Amino acid sequence: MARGHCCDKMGLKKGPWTPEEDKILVAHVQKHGHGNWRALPKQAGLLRCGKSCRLRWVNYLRPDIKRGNFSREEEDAIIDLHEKLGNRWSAIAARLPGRTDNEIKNVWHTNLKKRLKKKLATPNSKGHSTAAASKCDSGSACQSEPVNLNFPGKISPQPSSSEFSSITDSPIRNVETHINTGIKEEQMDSLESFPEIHESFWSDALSSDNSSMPSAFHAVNDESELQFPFSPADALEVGYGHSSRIDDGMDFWYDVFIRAGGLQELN
DNA sequence: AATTCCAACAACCGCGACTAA
DNA sequence: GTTAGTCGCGGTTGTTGGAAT
Repeated sequence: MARGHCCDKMGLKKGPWTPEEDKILVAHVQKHGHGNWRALPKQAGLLRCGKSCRLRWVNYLRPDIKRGNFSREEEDAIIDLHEKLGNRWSAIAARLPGRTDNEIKNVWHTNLKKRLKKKLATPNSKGHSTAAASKCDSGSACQSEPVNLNFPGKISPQPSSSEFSSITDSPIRNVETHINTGIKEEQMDSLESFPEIHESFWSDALSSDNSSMPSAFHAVNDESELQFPFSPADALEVGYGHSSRIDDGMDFWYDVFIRAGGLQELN
């Protein structure tokens, strides 16, 4: 059947999302859910197509998304799973808690494909293929269980800088962003001591009964009119995701973070 | 200092699957 | 069974910052 793309409608915005749009979308989904993506933008007052809203939510704004670089374990898991599942990114993502198919796909195309190629080119290297195959052959539930990455059910803190091969790969890159927006370097060091966020955090935060919300969420909620389900730590961590490329975004998230009490609250 | 190249990642696009009328 | 609307997935593109020249 012939049909135009949903975004073809005149007046609908395309391209990068602004912090204001994010705020509207998060607030709307938090309040009403996302039963109908098609109708959502109109209800929420967004000049976006439903598809764009869905993508933004699924790939970026969803509260259970894990931010930060991929750990070695995660990368190995992706390689293994890709070998078993092929380019079924959503299936791979389902086995990597907190990671999106889009993110995994990007990592695959930019890093892992090259790494695997290099590995296979090395004569003495034991490829993942053999190891993965033997794991499955041994009868373990390799296809059905989520990969155990040592941080199940919680939003992980940023990995330690030792896990990154270079400054470019490291979250430290993003520290510069925060320096630019006013956070001092020594304060950034304290981010290593992010409090652990329990499994119940997001379900509590998103539930209609706000009285059960963790205090961190109240801190955000009380200090401003924002309706974000973010703790101070996550407000900052989400800020990482925006990166220095979206300066307005950084200012916005920094504002959320400061309103939530800043780094003092984290220690 | 200017230009080019490259890596990273957010977002778009088109298609197939699913579902309700 | 057919049609139209919607969703979700995978491929691809566009933009950006940093490194290299």
